[in-house]
Amino acid sequence: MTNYTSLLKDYNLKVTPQRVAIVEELSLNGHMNIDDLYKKLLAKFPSISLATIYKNVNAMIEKVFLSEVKIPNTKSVFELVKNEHAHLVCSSCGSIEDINLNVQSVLEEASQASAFTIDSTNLVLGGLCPNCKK
Amino acid sequence: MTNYTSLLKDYNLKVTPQRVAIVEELSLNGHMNIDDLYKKLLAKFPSISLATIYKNVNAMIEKVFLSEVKIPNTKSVFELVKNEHAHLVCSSCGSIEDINLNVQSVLEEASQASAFTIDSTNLVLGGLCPNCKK
DNA sequence: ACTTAAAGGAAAATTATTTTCCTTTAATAA
DNA sequence: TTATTAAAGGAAAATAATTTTCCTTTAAGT
Repeated sequence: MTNYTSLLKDYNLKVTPQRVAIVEELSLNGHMNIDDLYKKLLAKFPSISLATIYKNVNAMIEKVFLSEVKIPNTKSVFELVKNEHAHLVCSSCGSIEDINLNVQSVLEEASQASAFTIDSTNLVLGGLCPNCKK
Repeated sequence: MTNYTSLLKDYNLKVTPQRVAIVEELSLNGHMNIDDLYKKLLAKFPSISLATIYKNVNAMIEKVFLSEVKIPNTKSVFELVKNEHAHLVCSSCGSIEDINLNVQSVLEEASQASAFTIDSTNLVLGGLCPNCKK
């Protein structure tokens, strides 16, 4: 059982029940968009405001505690920051999974082929999840 | 010199001066967001409406003639559809370049490591362009 | 040239996000 | 503990982004 209170403190974020709930939901569900979060939190805090969700998500992104994942044809989702990883997205049901992949060879190829100095990789793979394949 | 008129016809898009201009600008500039396009087209069509930009971009996406590129921390840009390729994005000046990379090994690794059937790859590499390195 | 379905433009409507302003609360020091 | 205060929450307003409506204009095909 993770202690979200001290986790928030580590990131210099004041600990409020709303924030703890946001972190709980994200660690439970992995990837959520603003609306997912709002709906989940409404259940716990009937008078929570959408602005609170936005303000907190932005504050947590600022502290590099959350990150936004942009996915083709979908609303952005947010996740707790972890080691760099790629995402698998099901084009049928929209489910999202993390996946660790070795992209070293691709980065090397890119460094050779271009004059850019590359320092971040953003990889989203689309396809069908096992469930949607039937 | 490409003939944008027949290109639009190929995609079953009625040929209008506004549409031709959108395609011209995109082939000239590679990647543009809605505002870039609006500003460029305003110069040629002083009374063009933003709604015309949106409607046309959406129509062209529908016909799979344009595609939207989602980039971390930036507004989406649009490009003419071409063979699958990755993008290099400069975190300093925002410039965007296409790059062809062989991602075969990564796709194989992903297929082995997950139960997804993968059919699309979306790769955005961030870093510094040669200019911004000074 | 004539007809018509589709596109353009202006404005309104909708949706998404941020800001404001006042109230409440977490952090902390007495 | 209680008192202080800076920050967070919530409601509503403001702003931004995108889509829709509705009427006029125009491209495409007789």
